[in-house]
Amino acid sequence: MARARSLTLATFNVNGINSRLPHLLDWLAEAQPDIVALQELKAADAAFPAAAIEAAGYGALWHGQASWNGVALLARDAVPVESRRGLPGEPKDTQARYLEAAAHGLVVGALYLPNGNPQPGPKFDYKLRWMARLARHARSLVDLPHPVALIGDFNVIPEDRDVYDPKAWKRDALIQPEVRAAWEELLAQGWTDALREVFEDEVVYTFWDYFRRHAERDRGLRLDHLLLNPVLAEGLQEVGVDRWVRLQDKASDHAPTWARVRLPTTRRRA
DNA sequence: ATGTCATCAACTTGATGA
Repeated sequence: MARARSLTLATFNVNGINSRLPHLLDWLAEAQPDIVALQELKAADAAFPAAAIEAAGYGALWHGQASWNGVALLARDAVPVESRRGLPGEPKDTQARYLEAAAHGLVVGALYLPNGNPQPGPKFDYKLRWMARLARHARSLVDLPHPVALIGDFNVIPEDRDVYDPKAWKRDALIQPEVRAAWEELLAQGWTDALREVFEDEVVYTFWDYFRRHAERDRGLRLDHLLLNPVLAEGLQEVGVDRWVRLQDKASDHAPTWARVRLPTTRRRA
């Protein structure tokens, strides 16, 4: 009988991988997550600090882009096996926002969903199209017989309790009814929102903007999400937000957000 | 309207995205 394995899945929007490298390395050493999705690398492929990350004990895949966007997947003591780079459905889309790989017995889609501001406008239209593409692809993953997670910066405030002041964000792309409806449709496929599942009615934030000392005052938003397919959600044990990372000097505006899961034991053949 | 921070292009500051 194989022993059940537990592992930690995390997502962290670093807001510039090179300007944030010391913070990232400190956090990796402290938290020791098994699988990490990074967003907003803001670096071309050649500028990704692969050597430093490898020295920290992590194999990495990255999909970089100069100046904007950029996503990566790290696996502790393993090299993730890439299964997809970019979402299907819009061949001319060159923005680096989706990377998918297998590692430690899971398939993980790492995503950086478009912000969509200002709305209305072409950026908001792109966000909605991207969400439709994500839902279509997610549909092909949710019912697989092995564990699958979609994790990253979704740039979606799911409910009013996920923002310190819903009125202040009323006109923002992150909170629009179309965006929330797309989020709900995605969840209705069978995905579990890990943080909400464990925190239940409790308020929890993963992002605090740089204005008005919002981080110190805990005036935040919940934007970084971990969606688990049913096979994986069954093993959900614990979740957390490493807010201490956000409170450091020169921090990213997001904090690392994680879920601890127990992997199902491999089914034996009859 | 404002607030802050990172990046880039083109020069020490401004435009852009978030």
